[in-house]
Amino acid sequence: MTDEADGRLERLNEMLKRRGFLLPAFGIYGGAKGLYDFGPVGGRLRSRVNQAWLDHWLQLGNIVELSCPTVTPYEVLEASGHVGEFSDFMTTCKACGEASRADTLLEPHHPNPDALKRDELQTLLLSLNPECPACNASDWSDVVAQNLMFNTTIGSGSSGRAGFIRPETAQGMFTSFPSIYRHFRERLPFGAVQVGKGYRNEIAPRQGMIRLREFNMAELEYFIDPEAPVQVDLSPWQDQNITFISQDTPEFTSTIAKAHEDGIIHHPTVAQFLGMTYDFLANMGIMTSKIRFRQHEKDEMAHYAQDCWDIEILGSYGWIECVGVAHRGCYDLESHHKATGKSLHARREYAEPRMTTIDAWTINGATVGPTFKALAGAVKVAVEELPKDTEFPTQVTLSTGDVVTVEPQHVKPNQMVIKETGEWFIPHVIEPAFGIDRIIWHMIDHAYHESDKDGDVYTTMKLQQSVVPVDYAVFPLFEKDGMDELAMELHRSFCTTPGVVSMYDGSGSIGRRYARADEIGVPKCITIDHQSLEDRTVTVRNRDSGEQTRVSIDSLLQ
RNA sequence: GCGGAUAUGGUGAAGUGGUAUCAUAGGAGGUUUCCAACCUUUUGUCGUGGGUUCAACUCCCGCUAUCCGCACCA
Repeated sequence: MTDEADGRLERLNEMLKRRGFLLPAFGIYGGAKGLYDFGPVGGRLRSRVNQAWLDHWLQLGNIVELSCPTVTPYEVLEASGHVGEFSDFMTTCKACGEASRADTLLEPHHPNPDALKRDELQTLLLSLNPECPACNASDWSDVVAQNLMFNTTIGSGSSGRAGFIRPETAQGMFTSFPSIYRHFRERLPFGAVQVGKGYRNEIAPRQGMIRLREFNMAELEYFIDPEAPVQVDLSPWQDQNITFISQDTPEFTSTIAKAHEDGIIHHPTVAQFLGMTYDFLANMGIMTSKIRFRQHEKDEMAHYAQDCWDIEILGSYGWIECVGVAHRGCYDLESHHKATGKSLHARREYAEPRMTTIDAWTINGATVGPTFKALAGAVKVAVEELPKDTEFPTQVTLSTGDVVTVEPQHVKPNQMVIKETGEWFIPHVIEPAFGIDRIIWHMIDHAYHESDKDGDVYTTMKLQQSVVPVDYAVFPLFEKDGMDELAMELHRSFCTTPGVVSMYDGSGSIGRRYARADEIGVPKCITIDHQSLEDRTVTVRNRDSGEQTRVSIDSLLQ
């Protein structure tokens, strides 16, 4: 990689630490693997990206924002599949102490050990007793689940309840479905967004911000009726050429609208969300030529997904997955429904009520009950399946296997018309999930600009104006004669304007101050000089062009 | 997790069995200072725990962290 060859990545990382964008967390204790601080500059950048993300998706008009706990009961993540899917089953060689994955050890002896449960792995391990790859002994400890989620106990002592710190924000939104459904007056489609932290106890966090143990994520869960016709306007994305990698085709170029027409992107809403993701990334200053869409292979898909796309961004670490758009089907709501018995259904009204006419037999409870006792329920089911022309007495075989004789006094005609106006179903979910840290990394990576200045490297952070950590830097040319007071007055005025961040800097030569401001991407530097004291005009210097214009202070504050 | 390398002011580096040097950055002051100028002055460092030693930043071991491969993971 050329980045590494010329040291750009190294210089970038140094600058991020020095200027307070990103730094290893708890540094005075030696740091902690996979944990990062957004520093004095990065903190503001992060919150602006989060806000921009929320604003972007709230535009859909049928989205609510949620904030769910990070501490999550065990059962929730068991139902979601995370307890099973996020675990590796480990066993230790009693001879040499080497830990191995049980499924890996059994691979030569079983077609698909990855799919086995813990008990099955344990049994197989005992019976097959494979050799330790390290020392060739065959003496294994019990199989234990090593989970990628952080364990915790909710409550203390014996009354404590097992839990995890969430590995994603999604589950809280699924378990909140009834409340969201009510909020939207029971009309699909609608969605919930959440920006928050997720936690995964990664075995080997690497590559700076790319794989973290605590990370910022932003997810939208969009609930749809799988049978309702979808009207999506993909025309905004009919011109941008994008690189695709799909299941069957190697890399090719197309547009989102075309890829949907061609059946590569299956669901129109998935296509729409891919388009909106593309727009968001572009708004954040990600170079669109460094974005590509990759469809998951079928065997690569996570346990919940039906169709899944990665949006990858090219940066100093190569192509990195930064966003996933997954069609999760009904997997999540159905899992939680099964685990709790609570209704997570939505109702679909028929265009016309459906009438079902029943003209057959049913039981006479007053006689069937005393006669058949415990079998009465099964008798009812059997009798109602009999054709209308059945003559009694007759013999029927029950679902229990018993054969009973049904007498005329046990039955009566059953004639009724059932009117159904609609049906209940489990909504499907389409989920765009954003790794905010990875996106911020690439925003920084793409914005980081080096130029040559008298043989030295000059750094400019060309971040998008909408997300810059500092909007204005205010410099008095000299900190005397009242220039410092006027500068401070302007700085304070900026700071009292909602949403505006200003930085006062009176230290060092003016050129040095410009350089410091450029390095953290301040778009406008304002200098107060002698003339400012006369006529309240100041110099505004543009970050990217270096151009200076003279304007009045009052026009800046409007 | 395995293998290899590394850990010295905020940042980047040099160096030694007798408590350390340089650049840069930061603070104060000066300079009519508009693109990292200059002058004076000042602040601040041997990741962590243990061992060997009269003495350890230096040698040895553990831990933690970082980087590079592999593995894992999305």
